[in-house]
Amino acid sequence: MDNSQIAKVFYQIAEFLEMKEENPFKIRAYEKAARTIESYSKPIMLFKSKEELEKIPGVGESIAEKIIEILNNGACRFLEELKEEFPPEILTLNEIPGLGPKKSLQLYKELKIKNIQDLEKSALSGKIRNLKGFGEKTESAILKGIELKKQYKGRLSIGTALPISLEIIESLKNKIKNLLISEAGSLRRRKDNIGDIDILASGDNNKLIIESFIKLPLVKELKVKGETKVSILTLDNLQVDLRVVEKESFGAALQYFTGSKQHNIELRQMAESKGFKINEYGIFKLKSNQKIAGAKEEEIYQVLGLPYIPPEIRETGEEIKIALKDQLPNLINLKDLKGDLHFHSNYSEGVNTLEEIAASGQEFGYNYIALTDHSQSLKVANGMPPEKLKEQIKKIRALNKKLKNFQILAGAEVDILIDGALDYPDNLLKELDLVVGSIHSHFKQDSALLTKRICKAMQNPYLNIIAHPSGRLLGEREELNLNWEEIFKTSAETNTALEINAYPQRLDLKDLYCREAKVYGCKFAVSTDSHNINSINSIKYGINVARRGWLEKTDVINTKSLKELLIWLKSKR
DNA sequence: GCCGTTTTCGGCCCGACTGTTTTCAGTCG
Repeated sequence: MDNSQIAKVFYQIAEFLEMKEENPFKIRAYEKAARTIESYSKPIMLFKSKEELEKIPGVGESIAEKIIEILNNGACRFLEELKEEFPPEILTLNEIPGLGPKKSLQLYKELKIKNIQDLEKSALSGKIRNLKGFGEKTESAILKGIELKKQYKGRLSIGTALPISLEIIESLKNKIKNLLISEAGSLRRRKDNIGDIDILASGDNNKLIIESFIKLPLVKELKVKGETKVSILTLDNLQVDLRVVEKESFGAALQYFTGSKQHNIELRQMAESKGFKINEYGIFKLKSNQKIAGAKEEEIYQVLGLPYIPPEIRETGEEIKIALKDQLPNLINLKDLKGDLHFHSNYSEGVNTLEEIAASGQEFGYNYIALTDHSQSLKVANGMPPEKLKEQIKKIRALNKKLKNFQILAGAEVDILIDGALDYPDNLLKELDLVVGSIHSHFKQDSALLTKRICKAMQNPYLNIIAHPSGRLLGEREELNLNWEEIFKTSAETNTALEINAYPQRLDLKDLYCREAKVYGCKFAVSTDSHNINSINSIKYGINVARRGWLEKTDVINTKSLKELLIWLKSKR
């Protein structure tokens, strides 16, 4: 039972209570608890008692009891009772843009609509337009929403969203002089998956910005158009929202639209207690309504007496309390990295030669790249038998003699076999500079066996890094069912680093686990797992994860100089 | 339902846009 599953129970409770027109603050309390749990820095299932749970902000007696119940029984009675009052599928109606709890309930009461299929039927036969508060436009918006939902299940990965937003920002910059523009929302916070793309802009002529935006070639359809806000659908049916504000409000608006929701709520509450009011136009004195700042985002935090809080850690509001104590981490930056520790060549399933990889590493500004081709068992990826690995090591050593200020490290991505043994014998591993271990088979083992398997591998004195530890593939494969407490303990004890795999579909270890693992004293390696030198750039997605996981330069081993790194790698042997 | 350097009771962030209205509710972020 992970945090998002627990959070989902409370989101659903909130939605049902909204239909019942319960006290709105009670509804918000459930939503708040759900949001906090969803992005909590620790797996909730590790909490043992009600008292411990009540220390989570937004979780009081009642919700703590329900969490215990969920952890013990896998379900919550209160939610089950609500599901008996309404058909449970009715919540899926709320997923259609424009439909919220009120309208969904009305559709159920007046037209017996219980699910998306019923909804589509009624809309097609023109029954919906006659309901009070609905009309023709609402009806056709519903049909459009259903079509889009059929096409797009789930959210958008950051690997898809970021390039699109950069493209939009660049083309607007080229068209308009003196333009202030930035991505906002969860994209700016660099979440691994996002709902839609938010962009904020400001310039000398705001009308022109909106007109230029809706004329961009990637725009398929205009959804909403006001004086300060437009929403479009791209040719790929992704929603992009543009907000336009005056220059003197750009910072306040950027703060506001970056969120998270919870971060903003708590920031505003804090502002009020200090006699200020914040909105997207600036920060004001509560009494006189006099504007104090708003052009720069930093000013908002400054006025409140806070250090600047980086967007990547603006999540639960906890960061505000830590900022107040001046205990924010000094987050790692891309430029801190000295090399990449997971890279494939044409010896296994990569496409490039050693020389090409060395050249692109140097060009990128690295001091080293570790070559880590697959081991013998992984036949699908052209895993190397020992002889071939030995040949590769020789070739690497020879190549290094010709290189200046840059080295290729001889490594391997070795399969962790079903019993936790490694896929090469120790006397071969000994020849390598670095060994990455990973699981590519038997994912379905039970939790205890899988955990033991990885922990046993970490005991091997030659294994330095566990690659993509959770094995998840976003939108495709769930993460492995592991006892993370054990994994983190063993990783710290054995000096085995955990990889943050930067491949946008993996982003594994994920942000929450990074933060938790750091508490145990684990070290990390941020690597691309590149199969092609063109993806050397995707390291930035790994840095995003590390920053969201509150990691600092010293937590990550590939910020070390080559010399320091080699010492660290050998220290385990 | 949660929470407290004003409070154990009485508050709880704030504004834009749309569609269907005739002054505003619902939805969204």
